[in-house]
Amino acid sequence: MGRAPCCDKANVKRGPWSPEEDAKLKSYIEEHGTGGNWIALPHKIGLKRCGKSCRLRWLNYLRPNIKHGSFSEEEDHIICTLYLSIGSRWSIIAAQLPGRTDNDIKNYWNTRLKKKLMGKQRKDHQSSKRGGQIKQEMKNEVLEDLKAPSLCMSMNLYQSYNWPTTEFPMVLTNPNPQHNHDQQELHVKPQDPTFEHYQFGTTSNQPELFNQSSEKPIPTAGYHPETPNTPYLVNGDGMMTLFQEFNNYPFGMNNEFGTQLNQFDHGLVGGLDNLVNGSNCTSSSAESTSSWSDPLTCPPPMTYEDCRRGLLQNCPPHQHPTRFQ
DNA sequence: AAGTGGAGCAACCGCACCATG
DNA sequence: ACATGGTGCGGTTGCTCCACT
Repeated sequence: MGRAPCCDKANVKRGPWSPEEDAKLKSYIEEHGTGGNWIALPHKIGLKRCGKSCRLRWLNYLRPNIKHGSFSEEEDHIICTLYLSIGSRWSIIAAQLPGRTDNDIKNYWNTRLKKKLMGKQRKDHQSSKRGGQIKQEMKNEVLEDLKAPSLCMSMNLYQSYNWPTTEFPMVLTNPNPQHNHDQQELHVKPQDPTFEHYQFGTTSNQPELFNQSSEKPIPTAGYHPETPNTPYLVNGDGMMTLFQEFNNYPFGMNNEFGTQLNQFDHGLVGGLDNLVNGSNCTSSSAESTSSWSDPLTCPPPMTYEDCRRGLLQNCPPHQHPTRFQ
């Protein structure tokens, strides 16, 4: 049995709000507040609206200090950066943009920014046939973003912190069957001073968020000293995302930009795939089904189990890594 | 001028979470 | 521990406007 509807849909008005309804709702809330009960609010005011509808109207439109109109370049950048790191958590993204609502940002993303990025990808797709210079530039942009305080901070918000205390090896196997002997080993040691760490929270300009995260500062992004072209990210679950350039491999992918994303988490990686590779690794679209050697498509995603198998093959039994939870 | 299609955006829907009894 | 109701959220829908033919 489903739950009871929040209001009698037959007797509530739907659709666009009239100026009179807006004025009623606004003046009542400004004078009395919401009373902590949106459902009861329309009855008190004499509005034939659903409580949820009132809430939405207030939050998205009538509330003071709501910013309408076009988004600035800076706001664009913040939205893109956060979207790449945390995905479609619009309310969280909105919290970083004073005066903007989650609905606004969601619409803006869906109608403008997504297309803007896709347009950029298409240009890249074309230019990659001429050497992929723009892709390299995009990669650099993305990697710069990975260092950005806003990104680090935002990622920190959504992770829990169960970080291993001792060094562990991460062995990555090329999932392409033709090259599955190619492995790259990465030793990860939390707070190893030889790592170039970017710690969550340390550059946050949001005190309350900083406090939330500062109890357990952990390394979250960096570059392995022996593979400086291989930046990595690790989330609070101890899961690693490694951005492994094809040109680290010996099988002729120089001058192509691709990423081997070891994906144990969603959001960030998917976002980067979309941005950098111009297709979605997780989709089954025709664009994304060709072989890994095609620089315009993603490699097959490496699962946690894939990676774990790689680890088990290469670790002494007593050092078998476990999932850090 | 009329028809058509796409873009932009406000609003709705349904689910998940949380507080409370 | 469970049921219930309120709230928050992300995804989707549908309306309006505008450019193009």
